[in-house]
Amino acid sequence: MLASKVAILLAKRMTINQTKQIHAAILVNGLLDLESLLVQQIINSASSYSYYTSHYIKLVLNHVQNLDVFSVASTIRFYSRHCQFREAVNLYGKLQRCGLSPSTFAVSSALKACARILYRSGGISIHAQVYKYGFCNVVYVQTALVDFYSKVGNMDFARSIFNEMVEKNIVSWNSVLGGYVKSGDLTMAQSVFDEMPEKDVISWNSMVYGYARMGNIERAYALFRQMPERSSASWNAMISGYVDCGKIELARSFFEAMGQKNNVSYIILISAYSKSGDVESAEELFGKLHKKDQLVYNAMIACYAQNSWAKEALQLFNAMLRLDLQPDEMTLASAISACSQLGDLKFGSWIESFIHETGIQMDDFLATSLIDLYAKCGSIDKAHKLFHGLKKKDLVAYTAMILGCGINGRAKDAIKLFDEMMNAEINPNIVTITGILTAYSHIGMVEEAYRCFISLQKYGLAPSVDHYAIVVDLLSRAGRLEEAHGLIKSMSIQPHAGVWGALLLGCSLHNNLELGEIAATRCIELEPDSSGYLSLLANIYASSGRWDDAERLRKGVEEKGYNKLPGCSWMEEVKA
DNA sequence: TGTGGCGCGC
Repeated sequence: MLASKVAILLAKRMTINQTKQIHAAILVNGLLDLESLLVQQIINSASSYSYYTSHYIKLVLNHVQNLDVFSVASTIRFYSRHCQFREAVNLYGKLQRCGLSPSTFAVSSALKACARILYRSGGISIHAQVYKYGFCNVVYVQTALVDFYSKVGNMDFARSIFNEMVEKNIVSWNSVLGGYVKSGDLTMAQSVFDEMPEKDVISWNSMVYGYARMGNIERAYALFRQMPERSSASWNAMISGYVDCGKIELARSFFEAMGQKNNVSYIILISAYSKSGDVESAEELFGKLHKKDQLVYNAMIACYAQNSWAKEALQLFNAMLRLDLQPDEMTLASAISACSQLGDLKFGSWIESFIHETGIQMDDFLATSLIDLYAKCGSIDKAHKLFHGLKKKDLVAYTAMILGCGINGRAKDAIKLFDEMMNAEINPNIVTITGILTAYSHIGMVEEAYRCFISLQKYGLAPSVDHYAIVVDLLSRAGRLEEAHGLIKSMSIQPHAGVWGALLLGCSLHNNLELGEIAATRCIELEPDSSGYLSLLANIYASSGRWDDAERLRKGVEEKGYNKLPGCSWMEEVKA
């Protein structure tokens, strides 16, 4: 009775709720052989991927007592199609743990997922199983392997599997071609392209993309014009090519000229505008796009976060959650960066618990954004713990940690990390230097800071105005006012008020009237609206007994209105 | 074919 009812329902497209009820009935009545049908029905009825569907699929799979290869394989493909590659790989692992033999279908889907997330060891172990189960001569599996090794950059393996294939299809040809393009070997790519028995739009796109990416935009454009047919990807290859060689205006012209723009076209331009600091243009494009997917949101949230529009980043992140769009590691890395910029530990911690709840993979990017958040909000121990858990400590991770130690007064730890980084042969960048200078500054290690500053050129770095400001601040506080003044005079770039302000502060601390007057004059020239500099100079006059001058300046301050903002902290209170 | 983490202290 129930079985026939289920069969009727299964023939139709069901809502998730109907599916839930049927599953309950199946379990109550012990009709386990219907479960497999049900799982496939869920997959078919879930037309889109949302937090809700993914959650429900997991729930059903966990309760399925009679798991079969068919259901699992179609679920793996479902995940792959909706870009949930980690889920796909995890499910393949589960299939094995259940003692089931994979099908060729499951193997090729899982390999595709490994290729997309560059999960090297996962793909290699699936390769081993290909031998074990005797799938070596299955074209789909061989092609998936060629694609996997091409995508992870192992062209020797990709080529040898490709050469062994008795029967090659156009996908296998395109996979090796794409691999050579990706590794930048345009000579090999061109020879594969010339050798191909037939070419499709994907083959042409790879070549256009390859030449564009290598900066040979003329050759890319020549091929683009020669193409027998063009897809959106052909246009996008040209757009990203122009972006890569810094010709954003030309990229925009191609974008405007293309007929059917897709989300990728928008993402390429949004991230290009983001990198050039043009948030308004990125916003304008984002607003024009009607059907926005997760990745478009990621690009726009990242754009806000990278350009210090932290509030806007979090607003958009919230909007994304309200629309039931699943955030991934990339979304969260940007959102946490925005929290860190605002000192919003509360929301940042909420995101961290969200990561643990939803089982999102904590990768090094995400961990680094959390390190930065915790370090800035005073939880340096938490930051340390995350830092030690990183799979690979890179420049950005070291820099975040060095800065964190620096602002928390742990200068010695910062210096230790800096040495460790140098030993690992990771070259510092401008940001790292800011961090280490801040650390030195906090414990008044003037000589070391100065030496570090002087040795900037060793790393091929040019000191920024801000670096000068830190060093001038350091020298001035230590009373080395003449040296500080000399350093400013030697600058090849224009000092800003922050640089002269640092000297002025030092002069006020050490009662140096002569240099104080020079510094104050410069500050007032550069920032006439700020009254703080006048107050500092007034203090110097007062300390030198020049009461009339001090009084004159104080009156000036009163007339201007007191612009100095009261001191405040961006940090949320941290409960001990 | 696309998206992510690090910038003094006033």
